[in-house]
Amino acid sequence: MPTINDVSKLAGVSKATVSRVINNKGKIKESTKTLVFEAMQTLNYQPNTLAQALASNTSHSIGLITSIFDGNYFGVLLKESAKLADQAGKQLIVTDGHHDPQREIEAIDSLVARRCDVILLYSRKLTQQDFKDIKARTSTPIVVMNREVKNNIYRSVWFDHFHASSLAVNHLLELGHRAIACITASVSSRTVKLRYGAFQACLAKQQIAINQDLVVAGDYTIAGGYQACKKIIAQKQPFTAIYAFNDDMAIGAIRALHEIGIKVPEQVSVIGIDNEPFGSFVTPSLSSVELPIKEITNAAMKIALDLANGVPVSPIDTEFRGKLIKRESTTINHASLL
Amino acid sequence: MPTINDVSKLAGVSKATVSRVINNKGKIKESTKTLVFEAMQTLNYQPNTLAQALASNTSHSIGLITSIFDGNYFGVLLKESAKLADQAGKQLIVTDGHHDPQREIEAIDSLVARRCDVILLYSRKLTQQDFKDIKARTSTPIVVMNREVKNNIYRSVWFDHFHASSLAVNHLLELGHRAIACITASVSSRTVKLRYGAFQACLAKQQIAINQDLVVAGDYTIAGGYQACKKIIAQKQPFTAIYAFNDDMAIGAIRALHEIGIKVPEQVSVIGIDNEPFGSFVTPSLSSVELPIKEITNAAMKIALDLANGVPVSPIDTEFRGKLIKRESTTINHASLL
DNA sequence: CTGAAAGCGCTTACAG
DNA sequence: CTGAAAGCGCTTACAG
Repeated sequence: MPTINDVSKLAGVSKATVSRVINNKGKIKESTKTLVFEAMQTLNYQPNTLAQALASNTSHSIGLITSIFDGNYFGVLLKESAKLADQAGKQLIVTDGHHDPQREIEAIDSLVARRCDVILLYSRKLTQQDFKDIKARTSTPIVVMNREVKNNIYRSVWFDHFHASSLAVNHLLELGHRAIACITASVSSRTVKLRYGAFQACLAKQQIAINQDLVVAGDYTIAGGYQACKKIIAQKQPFTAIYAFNDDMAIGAIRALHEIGIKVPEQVSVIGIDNEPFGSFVTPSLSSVELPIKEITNAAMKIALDLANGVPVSPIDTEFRGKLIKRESTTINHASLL
Repeated sequence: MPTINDVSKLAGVSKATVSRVINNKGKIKESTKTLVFEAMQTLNYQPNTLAQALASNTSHSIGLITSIFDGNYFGVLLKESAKLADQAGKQLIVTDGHHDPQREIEAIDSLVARRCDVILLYSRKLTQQDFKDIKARTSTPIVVMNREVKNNIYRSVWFDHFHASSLAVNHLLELGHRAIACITASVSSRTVKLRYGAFQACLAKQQIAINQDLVVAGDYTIAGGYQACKKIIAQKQPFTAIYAFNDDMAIGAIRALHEIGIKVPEQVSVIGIDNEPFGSFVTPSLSSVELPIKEITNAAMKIALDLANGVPVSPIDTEFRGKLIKRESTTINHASLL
């Protein structure tokens, strides 16, 4: 690979000058500019980004840490991130957080070691103390997604999962459902706790006792929802609605119900969360709660880019709220009308 | 951020020694090793990856270029890539190819400039001549996915899209369908050409003329399939089956049929490609062609890692074949039995 | 087992 | 407008 020295020799100028035309810095005579461009051309010269980064102390890269690689949710997250990074002339370095606090921290360290301008951390496992420790250890700016970071240690954007969950549960309650099965998630995360907390709170408000036999954990996949629903059915206890923690599991549950001849929504209403694109096209179409994942990604990237560019960002964190999407899979509880 | 110099001072050794303990190279007295580790510990030292890369001429990074960020297909591709890269101790740098040959080339250049050890190129747009030009310009090893690269310029892995498409079409033909609508894709790519070519060839073999009114382009999304199917319906021409170029569009088509009261599969059979996870859980479950995307990603990454590590790789390229998955959405053509 | 020195390919004051 | 020189933070022969 040709280096800046090769170019400077061929063009008959110093490498300082070559550097200046590459970066379009300072005043340079048009004629020497042309000389340099021609030399770069004939040599097929490409500046070594690593050397540039080392010398200038900006790597023009954005680190993204996530543990989610499945489904539409992640697709949108990555697509938007890639688009915005690209527009800003930054490379996106993607790293897996492995659903593990220790691995999330390692991921941060490796991105810091690579001198990313800024890190986007989609965190599931870190505690407030972890954030504090990280802050003490590194000066790399970090934007946290999906988690609220207290005390203004890092800027953060997140969903109000309690609210989103309440939307789903209250929708079922308003339709007259009382015996509500719940497909939760086996992973322990703040998101899961908040969603289940909302389930408890909403039922408690209506003075409905939760039937633990009807609460089964899934793994966020369609197959997991299918299995979970089979377990619920096996309990042989009456229920008129299922609330699944995401659309994938809801779809799996509907299939399980279908297979034993239970009609959705006539006999059992089903609602999920995420508003996956397939939701409005399956039959019955799926009621859900839409989370503005595109918006939250954009917000996070905007902050990240500002931080990378040294633009002052307000210390105000942002909470995003979901929206109830009513479709065919939920309907009034006929049993209660009897 | 502390540097190797800070560590060497604190530990009272030369930075050469510090470098050796970081990289675990050569023999070092246990006691000085301890000294260095302690110094690194107290300083919270993290070696600067960029400087390491520059000095050692290996960046421990893998560049991934793709234009697909949607759906399960990409999720699996990225999940597997991230996993394998991580296991190999490499960072994954993801770049968007923008469905544009010029942008794909720019993406390669930027990854080369970043001195990636190897580049995984999921290409849609480059020609054989492009591959040749790139090869002449850069020595960075490249593994091409989704495209066959001729003359052994680069190692490549790809799907036999003609075969996959034939599986779907022949399945419909064997079920007795003759009036087959086709939802193709509006983007022009080799994949699309091959799939449509197979559609033509299979029908021609049975001496069935293609009804162009029943061939409509979609955009690979569920909504696109829905729209495309509506256009087909609007033609008011008889058809007993729909072949969609992917499952998303097939699902959209089924919904469109459902809305006007056409029963799948009793009146119209529908088949897609991709075998998306939801396929076996929607009702009716969706017949499809499974493409071994996980396997192809693994194969590509394995080659890439070998190239990155200087392990000799055989020049044999690999073609992967899909598999027909029969489910509820396709059935025998009742019309033809009359 | 360890250190001094050169080098990786750039950028950036400092001079002129 | 341009160049010589120092420096970014590492690695790696070469000596000892």
